[in-house]
Amino acid sequence: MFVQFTGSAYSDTLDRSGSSPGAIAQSGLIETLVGFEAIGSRRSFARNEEIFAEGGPGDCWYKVIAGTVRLCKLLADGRRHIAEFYFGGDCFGLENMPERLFSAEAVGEVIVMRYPRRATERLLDVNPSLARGLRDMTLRDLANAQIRMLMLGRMSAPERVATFLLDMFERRDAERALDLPMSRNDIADYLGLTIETVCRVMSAFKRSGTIGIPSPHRVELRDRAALAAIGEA
Amino acid sequence: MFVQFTGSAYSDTLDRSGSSPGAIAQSGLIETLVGFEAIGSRRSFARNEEIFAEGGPGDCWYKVIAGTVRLCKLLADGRRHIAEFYFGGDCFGLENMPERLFSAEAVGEVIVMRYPRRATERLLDVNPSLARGLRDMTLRDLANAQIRMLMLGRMSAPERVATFLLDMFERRDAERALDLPMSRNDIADYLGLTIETVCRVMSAFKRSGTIGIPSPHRVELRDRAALAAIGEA
DNA sequence: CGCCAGTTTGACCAAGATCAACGCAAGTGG
DNA sequence: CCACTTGCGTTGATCTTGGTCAAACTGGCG
Repeated sequence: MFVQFTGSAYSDTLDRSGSSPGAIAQSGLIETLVGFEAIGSRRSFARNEEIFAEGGPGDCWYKVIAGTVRLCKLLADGRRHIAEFYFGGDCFGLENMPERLFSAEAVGEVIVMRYPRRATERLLDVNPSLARGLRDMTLRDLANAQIRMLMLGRMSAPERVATFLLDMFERRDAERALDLPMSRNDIADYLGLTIETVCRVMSAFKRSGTIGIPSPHRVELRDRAALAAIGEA
Repeated sequence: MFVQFTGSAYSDTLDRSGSSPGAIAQSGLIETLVGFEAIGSRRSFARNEEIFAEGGPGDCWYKVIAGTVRLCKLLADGRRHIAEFYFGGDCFGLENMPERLFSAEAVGEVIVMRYPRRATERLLDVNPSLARGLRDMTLRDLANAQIRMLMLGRMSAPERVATFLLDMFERRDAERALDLPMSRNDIADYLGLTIETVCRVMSAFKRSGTIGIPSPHRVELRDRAALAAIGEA
């Protein structure tokens, strides 16, 4: 499943025949959000700092300016799940209105814009095209979530990791080499695997020449076709 | 024949106070959609009939009048994933604009209203409160999808089944006894399990007195607290 | 009555989790 | 500058959950 990245130049080293299901929602359409500039305020967060907490009021939403954000939930017994990562340009935090179901945390240093919901509503009521832009973004988020459910429910560990890597290459707009801002633990919690399994699968990919791993947070794409073949299940 | 038929619109007599994570997105807010009545057309489908196909044009959306719909995707090797079930009052098919990522099928006999997207857009541009209603519905869908990802990524088989049953009781607005319109296979593909595992877990619940299963499509809730304890993980 | 589709149960197997070391680079304090 | 710690990442050895394969059961219907 490969994700189409609407937002930028990089159009096509890749076959994006419409059959590719997973559009990443958060990106793209950023232009339409320019109308919000006036009501936002800039904030920055340190590594692992909480941007908003589970159960807190959902009275604003965010756009990532720089850095990486994870949306996650901790279960009582310590199991953790990461619902999504957000990179520069992505919007997050508009998913649940009354009370937050997930918390958002800074993976590394992060800068975001913060938009109050109240003012947003006013803008939307007055400006239907802005409303449409935001709605389309949410719909894409939803489509993406459904693709991820497919992955979590039906794909094997190598399929998940391959899909994840390709998705990251595309979303980060990387051609040959990519750096993964998140830890192996974050990846595991995103893919519904353990950290050991993620390591083992990545080592296996490396051994087979599909990817290179010069350092833990750096991945080189050596054989895209092979990775795609594994990932598309 | 034999297929049960969810009968009429029991809409939302239920308090969906947002805090309950199982609350289904699609329901509720139906009232706000009354503005669409004029542009919709009624359709009915037989058991297992396709309502729309994966890859087809996403030029309309639907509301379930009666029966149950499954939104699903078939992988090349035969694995299947069900993204969501929709019951009376739920809306579906607005998730992806350009091309459908999933197909929708009738679980039993189904009656739906079908709304063309074009006309919908016009209505929304003119009527911000309608737009807001639709958007909130989508946002709730999204929140629900994130909860389901958590389930698929991090919960054990008994936890999934328990969560599923409680969710069904809530969505179908059932107190003590529930009838499950979908097959064990559908449930398995919804929960990311095999049919055998679903059977075994349900049998175990039955043996422990948590639920009763007078017939395969009928479930009685005997010990809600026990089920909730298993399900909340 | 016997077939058929769906369900249930059992025996076995394998993917991935768990448990346990070990490696390694970046601090930190003597 | 060098022990020592600390936080990740990697690898290996087992164990468990849930998948696979196979067979029996059920109710509806020709």
